[in-house]
Amino acid sequence: MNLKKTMVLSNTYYYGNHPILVAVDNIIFGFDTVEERLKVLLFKRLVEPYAGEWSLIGSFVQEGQNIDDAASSVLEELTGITGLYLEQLKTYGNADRDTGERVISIAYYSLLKLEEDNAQLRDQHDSFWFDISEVPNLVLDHGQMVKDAIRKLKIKARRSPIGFELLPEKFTLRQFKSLYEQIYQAEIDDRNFRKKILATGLLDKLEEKDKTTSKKGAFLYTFNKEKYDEYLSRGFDIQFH
Amino acid sequence: MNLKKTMVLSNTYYYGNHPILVAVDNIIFGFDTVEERLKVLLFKRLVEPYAGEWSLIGSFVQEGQNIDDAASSVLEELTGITGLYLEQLKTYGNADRDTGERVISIAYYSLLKLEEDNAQLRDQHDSFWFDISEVPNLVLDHGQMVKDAIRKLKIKARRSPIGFELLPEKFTLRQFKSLYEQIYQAEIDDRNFRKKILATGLLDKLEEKDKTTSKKGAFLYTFNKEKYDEYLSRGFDIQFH
DNA sequence: TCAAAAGTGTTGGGATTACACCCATGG
DNA sequence: CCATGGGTGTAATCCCAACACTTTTGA
Repeated sequence: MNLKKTMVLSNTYYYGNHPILVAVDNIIFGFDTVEERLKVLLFKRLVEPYAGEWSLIGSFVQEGQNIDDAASSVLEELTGITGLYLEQLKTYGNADRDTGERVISIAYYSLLKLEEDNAQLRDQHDSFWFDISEVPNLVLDHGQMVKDAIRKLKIKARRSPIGFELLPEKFTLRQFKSLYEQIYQAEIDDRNFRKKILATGLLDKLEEKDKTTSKKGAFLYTFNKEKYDEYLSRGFDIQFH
Repeated sequence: MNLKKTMVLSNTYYYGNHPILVAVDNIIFGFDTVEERLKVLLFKRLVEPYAGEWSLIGSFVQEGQNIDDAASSVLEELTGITGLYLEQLKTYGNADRDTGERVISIAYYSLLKLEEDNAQLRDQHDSFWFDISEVPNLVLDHGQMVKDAIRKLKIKARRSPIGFELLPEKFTLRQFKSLYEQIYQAEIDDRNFRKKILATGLLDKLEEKDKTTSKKGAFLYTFNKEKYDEYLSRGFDIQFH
């Protein structure tokens, strides 16, 4: 393309260019507090091409629709919950990435708390929560998107107290620690983890205990919303091992 | 103008969706080793809407063109140099972000060495290198793009030995330090900086001295390409104050 | 001879790691 | 009463920040 020529066509600046289908795709992460595993939600694709194969969920960006709204609509329709954590990841736009038509896809990732609604999602949508270490082959470049999202989540977890979005209201330190172990794919020393996390002041200890995993019972904690917001704005840096 | 008319969609999955104009915009950073300032290259917009105002440079993504190639084409035509550092930043897609027509823009940022070709670029393209602390009002959401790019550059500088892309072949430690000071917008202790940077092994000391800024003269350094590549793949983490 | 930038080391404090044993309790 | 997971503290090390003076030389 010749830049100067385009610039001269001042009245027809937009004219003659090639409009393209734009989609959003969503990498949905959830932490299963029972299995203590970080999961990603994948879908059996119902349409050709690639019907029957696993894929991310997405939609086309509609006329007059903000791209962020396109991504959050998908998520809200799926979960029935508004205000979930959602962040843009990256845009994938190789000319041949979709073999059916040219489509540019803006990938987002989102974090949600996995509690009982897990089964409900699955029934409604031919979907399944895969352990992030066991992601199957995905259609198109969705496998790359998931890889990129996991890498971004690692970075994010270090610089932002992200557990809030992935853990239920009340949780044990064991669950919190295994969330970090899942994200970093590494073991963390128990004593050092407790020390560092409690020192941040992010967690409030409750009176209650969870007795599902031990006879002694483990104290439940909850996030201190004020501290959390403070860290979100002031910045945060936590690292293990 | 009815954009839909221009698309012929062969498959029902894609049919009925709304194709959109897609652009790339480029935030071009350069480090001026004489002024010791980090700069961003902006352009006087020649077309309506907003003719005469400052803007980023960009282009529309063409039929069959990869988005990364669209971004690098712009940069190559502008500079005449291939293989410059170029990375995707973020996609901006509010429905009303461009008042002329709906356009989704994928922003990229790039780093280049500012040497003598500076003046040449300016003549050709109504462009000007602005200090990053003195960016004027920009058209559309380009101001936000520049802000986001600067934030990303800060993060990038910490985790990647990025100076390679912004400094000339030979440079003094003073220049290197002021590059970091410009990126972080903070003063850095001279002795600690030297210690830390030299300890990485990234720099090779040359015999030559640069005498333009002092009577004593400052030794010139050059990047050790092997170490640089090693850090790029293995990861890097440097922080000051 | 002096102004202006280049260059150079040490020390104290804080943070991080590594590491092992007692506690509580339900079955 | 014992097996299982919950919970706790300290010492050694490393890394980082703070800090001031000497050198060189052109004008």
